[in-house]
Formats: sequence, structure tokens, C-alpha cells
Amino acid sequence: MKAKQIRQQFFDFFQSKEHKIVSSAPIVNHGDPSLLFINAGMNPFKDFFLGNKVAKDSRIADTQKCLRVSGKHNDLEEVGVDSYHHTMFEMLGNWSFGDYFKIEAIAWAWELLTSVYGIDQDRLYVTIFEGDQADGLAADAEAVEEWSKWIGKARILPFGKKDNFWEMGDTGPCGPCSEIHIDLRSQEDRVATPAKDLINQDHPLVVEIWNLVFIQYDRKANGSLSPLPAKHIDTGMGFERLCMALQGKQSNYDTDLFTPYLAFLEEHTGITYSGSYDQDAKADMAMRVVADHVRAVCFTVADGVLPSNTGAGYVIRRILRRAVRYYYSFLNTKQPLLHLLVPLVAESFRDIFPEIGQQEAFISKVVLEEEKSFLHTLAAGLKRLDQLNPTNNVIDGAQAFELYDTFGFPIDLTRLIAQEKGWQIDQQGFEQALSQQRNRSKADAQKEVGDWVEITPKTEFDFVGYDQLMIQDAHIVKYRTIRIKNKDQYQLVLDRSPFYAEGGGQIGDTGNILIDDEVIEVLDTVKENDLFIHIVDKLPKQVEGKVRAQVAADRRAAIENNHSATHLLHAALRSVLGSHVSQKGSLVSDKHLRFDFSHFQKLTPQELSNIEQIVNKKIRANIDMQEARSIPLVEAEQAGAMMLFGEKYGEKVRMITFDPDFSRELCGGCHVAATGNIGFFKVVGESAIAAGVRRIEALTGQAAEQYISDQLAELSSIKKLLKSPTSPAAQVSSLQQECKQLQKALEKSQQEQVGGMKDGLKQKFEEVDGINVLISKIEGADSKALKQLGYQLEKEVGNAFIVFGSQSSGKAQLMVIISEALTKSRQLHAGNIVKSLAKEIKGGGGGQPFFATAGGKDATGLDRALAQAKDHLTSM
RNA sequence: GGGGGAUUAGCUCAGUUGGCUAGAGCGCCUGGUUUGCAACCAGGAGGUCACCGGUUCGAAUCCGGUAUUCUCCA
Repeated sequence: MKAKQIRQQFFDFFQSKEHKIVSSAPIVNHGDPSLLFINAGMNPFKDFFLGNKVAKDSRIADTQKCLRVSGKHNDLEEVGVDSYHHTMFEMLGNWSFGDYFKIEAIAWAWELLTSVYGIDQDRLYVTIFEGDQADGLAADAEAVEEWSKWIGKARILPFGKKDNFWEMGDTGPCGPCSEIHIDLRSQEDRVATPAKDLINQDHPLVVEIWNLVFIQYDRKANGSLSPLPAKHIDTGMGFERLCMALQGKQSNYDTDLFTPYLAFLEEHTGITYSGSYDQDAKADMAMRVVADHVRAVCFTVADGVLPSNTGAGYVIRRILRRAVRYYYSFLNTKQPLLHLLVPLVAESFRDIFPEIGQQEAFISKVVLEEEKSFLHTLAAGLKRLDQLNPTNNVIDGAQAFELYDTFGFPIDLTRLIAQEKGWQIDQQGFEQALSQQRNRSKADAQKEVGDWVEITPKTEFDFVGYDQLMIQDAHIVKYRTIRIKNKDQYQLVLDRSPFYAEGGGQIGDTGNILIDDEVIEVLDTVKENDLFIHIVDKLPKQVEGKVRAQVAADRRAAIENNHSATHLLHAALRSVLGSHVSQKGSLVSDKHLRFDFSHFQKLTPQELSNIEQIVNKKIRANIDMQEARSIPLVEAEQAGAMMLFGEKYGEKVRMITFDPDFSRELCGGCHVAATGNIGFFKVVGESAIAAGVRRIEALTGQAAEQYISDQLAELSSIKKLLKSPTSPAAQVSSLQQECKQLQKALEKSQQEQVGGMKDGLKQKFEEVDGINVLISKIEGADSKALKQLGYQLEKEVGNAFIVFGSQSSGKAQLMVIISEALTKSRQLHAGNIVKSLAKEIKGGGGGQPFFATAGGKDATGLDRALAQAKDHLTSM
């Protein structure tokens, strides 16, 4: 059975059990710094379990794109080594939010696996929670009872808290779970070792395929458990493993989810994939690494993360580079390879995750550029490594670390090449350097977070800033002090607030809070989960009672101008450049706006001016803003709103429209009431920021006006200077040419001058002891010209000993030039001579045997110095 | 956010502890040669050594700052 069918059957089955089939949430977790990527199927539904939100449908099933690569679940270095670890994987799940519980969850799981998928019942085992004394929990008898209806008691195995009790965090919903394991070993192996001894032992063929979590308790802050009023089901089935089981394979990589990539790699590299998991089967491992990583990279890029050097982007970069490292080292490939696999990924997921295919060209480009850049990094590192000359054949830790840290050259590659050269690496030194770097970064990031001081117990917070900029009746909910880099920062939370917290690219509001005649400045507003935090300059003396909260109105108006203009720009870009344009980033401040979008070429001046014209036209049309503040996602979708990175199920969204036929976007930010407020829009910059991503910077309103008048002022002052009111550009161009000609003429004239002087000086040479000697004081020559003069004289006269003295602005200078042959035959050293002479002018100097200079403060000594010069010659 | 690099001709890069008039390959221009692929020979143009400041007799080179960029860590 093909993977595609397996997935479809899962959906069909749960649909028949009245589940709503929803699409996967984006793999990238925008806006939650504590979790960069979705790493489990239940992630997008967290709020339903926590009770923060109520699900519209109480039964849901889906397949969720997941990425496990950082944080608690760090599988990256495992991937490729074994048959079942992945960076990106799909998690099938069915969910009950306060609806059905263990009876149905267990019965349906069994039905799907055995009746629909036809898995041999003999190969299945289930585990249940055995209870925990510390928590005062008995074994999960209910689960045992339900399982007993379907499977023999001997195959229901109890396990402890570690394997069979699931908790989301330190507090909150949790409960026992029950896992279904499958034994895929051969008949002989099954006879030799009973499966029950291998469960939860990391055996590649005795694996968990489905975890049913029964959420029935609430973990309190004091560690105790209390029963939840509404019980939930949360299940997760690893799709790749399921395919392995149903396709009768021994490895996830042998399923049709991965074989297309392996086949392509075989053909492209000429190396045969043998499916070995032996430590030395490096090529096999490398192929698995590439096959796995290309999926992860495609999915994350499609969901809006680009390789970069921070945050989520850095994780993507590391995955991509790991793939390059492996094909570079073990597949004998030194050219970009990964991007060639992108079309295969797009094809493989066309029906279920169309976002890959929709952005195929873009993803390929991003991957290719990143590959190129890393291959370049590798080449530079190799060169550097080649120049290394280790003592005792050991590369010391600092050097290895420098390669890694500064030049991005992977340590395992260093090790590999070192081995080939018969060198070793001081591993300990490397680790030490690495941990020093970690500590530095940690020390920097350290901040002391003080406890919240609660004033008004409140869990709901209202943002009223869409409609009001000032309210009189807010209350302080809590406040705290945070110490960052030895500076105190004060944070305040209000029950209601007109202050917009930084998010969605829009910066946070500033303003003030008035309490009891005390004015507190609000320096910034930020969001922590759903909490709006006002960063203030001091803590109020009086914390109880009503406070007045007032947003700085002019600044906010400027922000709104820029935000609405961003929407108009986005729409204009799509109409001028095409619908492949999608937002890759955005910054909206009071000063300007910045919009990053996918597009492959530099915008022509014509395109830019078209875009400006469209935006300004829409501004002049003074279109009213239409706001749908809280509508279901589907409704927005049907209305044709532009979706950025996809949204997750169940979210209520806010839709902002400026003319239903022009701009309609999901957006949580602040906007003008009508586009006329924006006044004027002006693009001030267009540039590339990454492969396939361009950035437009623009100004609106007063800032745009100011920009234009500054430019015009500059132009008019240029015109004034040129005394040419009509065509300053032509004037400048002709001036440039004239300047160049003059420079050439000047150069020529200087050369002639030096030439003339040279002829005169040539006559002054006298022969001393078979050497052509010239000792002369030259007035008003700068050192560069003097040097040039000296060199030319030496060249033309030959066998020469030349000493020049000169002075300018009270300072004296000496220069000694000796023909190279003389420095050898007569043991003359210009540097030593000039040093000695320099004493007369109270200065110092030096140089090489054939050329040296010295400078001094005492110009009166110049004559004495020159007189002495000859002595140095004769005394030799 | 913190650490470490880099920035030299149109492009890719050399430039040793500060010391000759800053080089190479490719590309470009001129002439020659040649009906053979990224051909060969001779000559030539092209550089504010990222920018600003400092140290020094002397700075591409050392020091400080700024900008851009790469890289590792968080």
C-alpha cells in the first residue's frame, strides 16, 4: 500500500467516526520563542487542553508536520545512523476535546490497525500505566479492561511514569497513556526472543507506532493531581513507522516516502544504496541523511523560515549544512545536490501539503544558494586546514576551534581530513574552547527575572487599542523588575490597555500611564504569550486604584500609516510582479516600513515607479478600512484573504480590507481609518537580503514629505553650485571628465618637473671610491616625490649612494638610497646609516639596506647630518 | 544579544615580524598569429588597499571607531 493511501485511509476511518479532518498547522511556530517548531501532533491544540479556548469540533483528526531537532528532543545527530529517527516527520492523530474517552480511543485504534490496515494481531503489543506511588495513582485499570476486549492479557504490559504518563509541562493537563507497539522481526527472531523483552528498548524492529494519551488530570503548582472535569484524548501515530509496518519493510527509509530520493541519489552519484546500518557504511548513511534533511528544509522554507544565523533560521541552516557535509564527505559530490531533490519532495506531497509545490522554484533557489555558500565555506576551510602545520601531528584544540568557530568548518570534517593526513585533533582542547564560548554567550544572555507582584487577580486581559488611545479606568494587575546586564527594567501589566504590544512586525506603542498624579513613561510594549507587558521607566508609588493609560498618539498615527501602506504595497507588488510574491518579513515602525518578499530579480525602476503609483493612487482614493475583528479562519479564506504562513485550526482571525478587490489580509496590527490618512508613499530603498528575497524600504506621511523636500533641497543646492538650473547631471558628468583630464595633466607636469630636477641632480653626482655619490638638500619636496626621484636617479646612474635632506613645517627628513649591488659588495646598510644620521636632527628612523628614511624635530641639524653622510661611505 | 574573522583591480584572491614604485589568474582594450574547443604571442588600461581617526621617519600591514559581510554560540 502506498503512503498516500495509508494516510487517506486514516482520514477516511476517523471521518466515519464523525471526526472533522483538519489540515496541519504550519511546522514553524511563528510568535512563540519557547518553541521554534511544532515537535508533536498535539502542539497546535495546546490551548484546547489548557482550557484557554474551546474547540468548535470536539472530534478532530489530522496529520501534523513536525520537526524534532533542537531542545529536549535533539535527534539531529541520530538521523541517518538508524532506520527510524527523522528531523521532519508526520504525526497522525485523532483528538477528543471533552468528548469520547478510553473506550472509543482504544476500540478505534484497534479497529483501524487490524481491520482497516490488516496488521497481524500477533505482532501487536500494548503498554499501560502501572501506577505511581508518589503521585498516589493506581494502575490504569480502565485501559487494561478496554484492551482486554481486543487483545490477550499477556500482551498488555505495564510500564512506569517515564514511558506511560504524559505531561505537557510542570503544571497543567496530563494523564496516563497507552502505547501500541509492533514486532516486525522475522519468525526465527520472534521465536528466539519474546517481543515483550524488547519493548521500549530502542529495538529498530520492535517499535511503538501509536501513543494514546488519556488526559484526565490537572497537575497543580504544588505537585498534586486533581481530576479534570472534561477529559480529552490526544493520540499520535508516527506516519513513517506506520508505512514501514504496512509496506512490510525493515526501515522507514525503505518505504515509498523515501525511496524516490535514494533512487535519485544512486543515479546521480553512481553509488548503490545497500541499506546497511553498519558504522562503516558511510555512503548509505549519507544518502539517508540527505533524504531526510531535504524534507525538513523544504517544509520549513515553505512555511516561511529562511536559513540565517539566528533562531529558527539557524536551525534550518544547520540541517541543510549537515546534508551537504554528508554528501560532500561520503557521496563524492562537491557540487550542490540538495536543491535537485526539491521537485521530488514537491511531487511526493502534492496532494496533502501543496505548499511545497506552490513554492518549488523559490525553495530550490534558497536551497541552492545556501549550498553554494556552504561549499564555499568548506573550500575556504580546506585551504586553511591545508596550511596547518601541526606540531607532533596533533592539531591543537584552539586551532580546530578557530576553524569551526570563525570559519564555519565542521569539526567532524576536520577530524576526517586530519585522519587522512595521519594527524590527530586535541579533542579536549576543542571542547574546552567550545564550552568557553557557550559560557560567554550564556553569561551575556543572563537576566534575573523577579517574581510578579500581583495586585489585582485577573486572568483576562483586554487590548482596546484598535478603538481607543486613552482609557481612564485601567488597573494594574501585576508588576515586576527584571535585571538585564546590570540594569533594572520595570514591567507592568494592566487589565485593559490601549498599548499595542510588538508583534506581527509592528513595533510596540509608547506613551504614559498616570497614577495618582504620578506620570510613568511607557518605553515599549511587548508580548509574552498572551500577556501585554508595558516596559516603564519606574514603578509607581501607588499601585492600587484606577490608572489612566495614554498612547503617544502622533507616533501611533505614524505607525498606522506605515502599516496600512505595507498592506497596499503588498497588494501592489502582487499586481505588478505576480502572485509568486509572498511576504517573508515585515517591519512597521513610526519612522519607516520595511517589507521583505519572495522575488527573484532586482526590481526595475519602471516596476518600482508602477508600484509607487498604484499605492499612491489607492491613498488618494481614500478607501475606508474594513475590519472583521474575529471571524473563523474558513470565512476569511472564502473571502479571499491573503494567508501568510497558514494558520492553525480553530484560530479566530482578524481580517483587514482596503477595497475587497485590492487588499485583504489577516492582520492583528493597527491601521488607518481610511487610506487618505497615509498622505503619501515613497520607496527609498530596494535590495536583496537573501536568495530569492528582496526588501523594499519606504516612507509615508510626514516622513515621506520630509524625504522629498530634503532631496529637492539637495538638488537645488547642487544646481546653485553648478550655476546650472536646467541639467545638473550633464554638468556634473562633464565636470568629472574635466577633472580626470586635469589630473592626468597634473601628473604629467609633475613628472616633467621631477625630470627636470633629476637632470640637474645628475650633474651633481661625484665619484668617491668608485661609487656615484649624491648628497643634496632639496627644498619643498614631499616625501613621496622625493622617493620617486631617488629611485629614478638610482636606476639611471647606477652604482649609487644617494642621501637627501629636506624640511617642511619645521620638521626635517632624511632619505638614503643605495644601489642593491653596493649593499652587498660594500656591506652598506641604508637603515643603519640613516639611524646614525638621524641623531643630528633629533629624530629616529630606519628601513632596509637599500632604502631608508628618518624624520626629526631639529631642522637646523640637517646640514650637519648631510656632512656626516659621506663619512659613512668612506669609513666603510 | 555575545565572541571570532573578512573587506586589496570588473571577478577570484596573494601580499611573511610595519620598509623598494601593491601583485597573480581570469576578464577587458590594442596589435599580431590562427578557419579547432574557455587557443597562442606582444603590449596596454584599470586600485581613495571599505570608511574615519590615531601611533610611526614610514601603515594595505599596528591600535580605536563606523559600515558591510561571513561564522560560531545563546
